[in-house]
Amino acid sequence: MSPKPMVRPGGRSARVQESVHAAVRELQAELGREALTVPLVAARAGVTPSTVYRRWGDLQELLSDVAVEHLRPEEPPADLGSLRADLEAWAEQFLDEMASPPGRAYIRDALLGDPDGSNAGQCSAYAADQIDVVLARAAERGESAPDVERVIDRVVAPMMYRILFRPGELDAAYARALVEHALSLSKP
Amino acid sequence: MSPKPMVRPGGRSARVQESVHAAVRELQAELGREALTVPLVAARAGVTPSTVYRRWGDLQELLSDVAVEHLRPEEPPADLGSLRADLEAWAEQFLDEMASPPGRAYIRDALLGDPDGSNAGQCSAYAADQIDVVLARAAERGESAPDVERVIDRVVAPMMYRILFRPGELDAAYARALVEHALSLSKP
DNA sequence: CGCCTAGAAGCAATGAAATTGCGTTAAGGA
DNA sequence: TCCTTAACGCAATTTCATTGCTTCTAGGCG
Repeated sequence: MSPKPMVRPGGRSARVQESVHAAVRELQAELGREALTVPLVAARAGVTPSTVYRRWGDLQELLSDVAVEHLRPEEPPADLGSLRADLEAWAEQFLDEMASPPGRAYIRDALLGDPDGSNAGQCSAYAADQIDVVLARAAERGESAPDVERVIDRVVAPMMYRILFRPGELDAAYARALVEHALSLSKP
Repeated sequence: MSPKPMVRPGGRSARVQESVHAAVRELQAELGREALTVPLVAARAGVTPSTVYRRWGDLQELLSDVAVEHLRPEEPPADLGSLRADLEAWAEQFLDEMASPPGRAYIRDALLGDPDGSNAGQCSAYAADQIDVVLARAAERGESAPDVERVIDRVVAPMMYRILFRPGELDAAYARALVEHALSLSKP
């Protein structure tokens, strides 16, 4: 009845995992992402390189894992009283975080060491969950609200496309315009 | 920035560049992207590894350059007689190519080895150029047509977002629906 | 409560790749 | 044609990635 643990959840394994993740975060802050290597991270974490290779395969997968943690939202979106206000605030914050140099770096890392796309999917799921909260709140208020998929197509996707493919001017006004559009015709 | 534009345009340098690019293409086809290394590519190209390192910095930047070449459209979009038909056909083909495993691999490579984002910007410019042709043709016909930026936000960005972050079902019907929406409210 | 088993980490050797100094070649301009 | 200098080749060195084998320990069982 106990599920056989594919990864041992507690004890030394957990300690090693946390230690390695912490080492990555520290070294990223100190030396930058370019300077990271597996032996370096392992030394900082107090483990041997082979442990890292066996558990994560290579440096990129490890960085991808850590990046996804950085990309996880820390709080539910604020409740400002209306769907439009909530969505605008969320979109502005999202754009702000994701378009920043560290945000862009995390997105790239998350996409990079991700053979099966599960980490990228996780990132998308984070955004979808946040939007879900906003939309559910709107529904409770009795506001008519669009579909989550629609908000992703019309708000999240354009922002992310520009972040990734069009390094340049991206401001809160753009985010607000996207939200406006997403809400303007949400009743087909 | 990739050192491509400022290298000596003719003679040996050009020959080396072409030779290295060809080697990457061949080895990608023969062994897959995972198996590529700088010494391997250099050997196939008939140059020394140091040449590759000095010119491209590392393997990812080289792969990024080659990937952008793969992503360049080979023909102008077909003229099917109407804006809607043209855009639908273009979007379907775009989705088809980009969502395929090799297409996804090229997109990833183009994004990854791209410190300043110039290669990613080039990819976006390719799509924008193609859309521009379609829209200009529509204008000549007297059709009312949306803005290029609008088409990118509403057609290209959603497709690309799903390709990158949501590995899963993506079909021509989805592309058509996006085109429909982009055109439905674009007649000011 | 202590044994058993298997998964996880450590150690160490090996092969390959990244990196760099230095000499040589040839592209582009005077 | 000559001259300057970017670009290339060669080779040595350092570092990294990879893997067989050993040791340790978490979790289950008698």
